[in-house]
Amino acid sequence: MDNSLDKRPTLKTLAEITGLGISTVSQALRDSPAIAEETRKRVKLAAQQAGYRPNRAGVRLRTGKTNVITVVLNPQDEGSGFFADFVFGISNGLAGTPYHLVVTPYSLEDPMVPIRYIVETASADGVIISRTQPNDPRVRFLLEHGVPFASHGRTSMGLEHPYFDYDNENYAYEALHKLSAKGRTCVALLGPPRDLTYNIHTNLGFERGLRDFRLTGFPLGSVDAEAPLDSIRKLATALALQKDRPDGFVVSNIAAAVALCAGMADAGLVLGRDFDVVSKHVTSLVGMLCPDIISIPENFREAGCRLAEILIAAIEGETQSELQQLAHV
Amino acid sequence: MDNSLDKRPTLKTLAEITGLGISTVSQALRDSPAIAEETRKRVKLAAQQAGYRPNRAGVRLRTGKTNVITVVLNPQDEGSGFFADFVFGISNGLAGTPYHLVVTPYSLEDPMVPIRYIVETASADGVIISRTQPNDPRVRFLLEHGVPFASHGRTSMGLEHPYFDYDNENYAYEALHKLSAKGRTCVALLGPPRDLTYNIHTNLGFERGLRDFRLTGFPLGSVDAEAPLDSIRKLATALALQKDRPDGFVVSNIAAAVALCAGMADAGLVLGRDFDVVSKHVTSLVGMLCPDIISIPENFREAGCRLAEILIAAIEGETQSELQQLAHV
DNA sequence: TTCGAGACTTGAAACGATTCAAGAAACTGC
DNA sequence: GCAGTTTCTTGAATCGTTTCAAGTCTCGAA
Repeated sequence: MDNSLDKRPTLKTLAEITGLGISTVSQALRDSPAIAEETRKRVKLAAQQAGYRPNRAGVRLRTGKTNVITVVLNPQDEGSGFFADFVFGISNGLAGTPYHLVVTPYSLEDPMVPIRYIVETASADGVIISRTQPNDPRVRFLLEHGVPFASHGRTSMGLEHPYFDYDNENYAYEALHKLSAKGRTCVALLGPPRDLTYNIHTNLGFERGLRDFRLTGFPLGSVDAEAPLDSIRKLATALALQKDRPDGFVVSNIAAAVALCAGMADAGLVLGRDFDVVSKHVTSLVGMLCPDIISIPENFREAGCRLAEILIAAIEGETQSELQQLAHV
Repeated sequence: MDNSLDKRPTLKTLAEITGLGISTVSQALRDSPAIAEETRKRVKLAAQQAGYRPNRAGVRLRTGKTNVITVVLNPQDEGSGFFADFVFGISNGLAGTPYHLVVTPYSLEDPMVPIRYIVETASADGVIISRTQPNDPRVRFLLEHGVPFASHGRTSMGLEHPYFDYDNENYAYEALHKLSAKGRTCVALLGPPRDLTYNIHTNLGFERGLRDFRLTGFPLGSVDAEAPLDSIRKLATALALQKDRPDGFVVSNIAAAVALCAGMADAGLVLGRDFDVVSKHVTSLVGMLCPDIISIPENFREAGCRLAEILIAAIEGETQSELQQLAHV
């Protein structure tokens, strides 16, 4: 089996090599001021040459520090492009740090299950959550138990916590700006699910845009951009046949935007001529098929990366100053 | 901070509760036959009531067992739908087991870096790799060091190891079958990158299909289905204008298929009338835009799930019997 | 010369689990 | 009644790390 390296070096190994005591070596490696400069150098050199890497289990057992960041999976993210980009981003933000990234499965019954598990077993130094709700029990729980975390999206509970968010208010506003510039007058919002905080922000921006650009809002009822694609498509077709149909759409999700376009096309309407659609995060693939969707980019990869950075800062005791960030649109 | 649970229970806690020794408790929990039946029950009950969960760091330090499965990220997977589904699948396969899933970042310079890291630091009980090559140094290295792993895709090094693979030979063959049934006669393969094993399988199936269905093969040169989408699109347009252009395409990747269709459309050709395209894994989104792409599904989620199961079996010392699986197409 | 104060270094005790040799108790057979 | 098993339980050692109290030196001041 292991032929190249007889055994992984430990502090004891280094102590033998250098002729020092184990605790000296330990402190030297962590730059304790109690250790003489020259000794520190000697130890570090030896560590380097021996290819020493601290045993995570040892550190974790002794200090409780896991060097693990956990990201909690959401069932709704399956299939969406969100998750892959997000994880790549987090992984990027963690590069060069000692943190490992573990992916925790969701629980279909109760989204608190993974959170409780993490807290109870102290299995991570920090947690990243997404799909944040205005009054989010996960946030409350993590705050209560003093477990560092960062959320993708904000809450409105009057509690301060680290987050990174896309400026969805501005997104909706800018979307209307673009539609208005295209001469559209009657606009509809196919926004985020009601239970997520960014639904509120999106609505705010939409309302403000309606006023500022003097547009008519067309209510879509209770559908949201995460509804099944074919239901969105059918809705669009039905809309298209209506007399006072909207001629502009703001959509929070590219898949929904595509379904919407398909539904309108089913009724014979042409994108860019009869109506316009603004969506977020148009991948090159969709851009190829529906080049006329107006897009305002949202970078999930950046979100993941920032969240990782923010979370690490929080773990290391940073004050709240830079721990709340809003992506400018 | 921690108000609800004063302290996490440990073996010592359980020992005090039951009035037994620590080692008795330890063995009882692991069903050692040396412990009396009645004692075992008593200990387990106490453990349950106290909400005992073994401390992972303790176990890991003592036994070397990490209870971690690592999946290695591939830079090429970014943006593709593959990764999200794959991870959801793995996560699913790990549900109910004590294994955690950690995602290891890739290294742009050298794909061996993460592998060596895992082996050197013994940071996982098992590894899942994808994008397997015929002669894959990762496979060799992991085998040499006796680290359990499972690969998504096969190798051709004459070495046995656990894998799960999609039957790409059959895929290409069936694709030609469908094209032939549509009356297509001149077909081209936009297959996987040359360096991946499944390129070989795909080619085999394609060649066999050409013979069996008496089709003419149209060579596409060195482009593959992971080439930049716009280059594929341009290629398609150029092809469309050629006199003896192919009228059927087998594509290994949905994004490439879409780009191909777009390029043909640019030249005025109509999918389903002037040519047909077979692709894998058509999401409902693409199906909505290009309903006429012929699809043969590939389930990445299942792949992840199976790989997790296979890997766990391998870790637990299963013989090679059921550790090599091929998804039937 | 002696004492105290730095300046370094180190042994021992944790952290929570498993394992092994050995102890205690009960039971066997003669 | 006693040696010899068998059955069950347990203390101690160990994994690799950090931390704390205590140790050794050296040096300067009195």
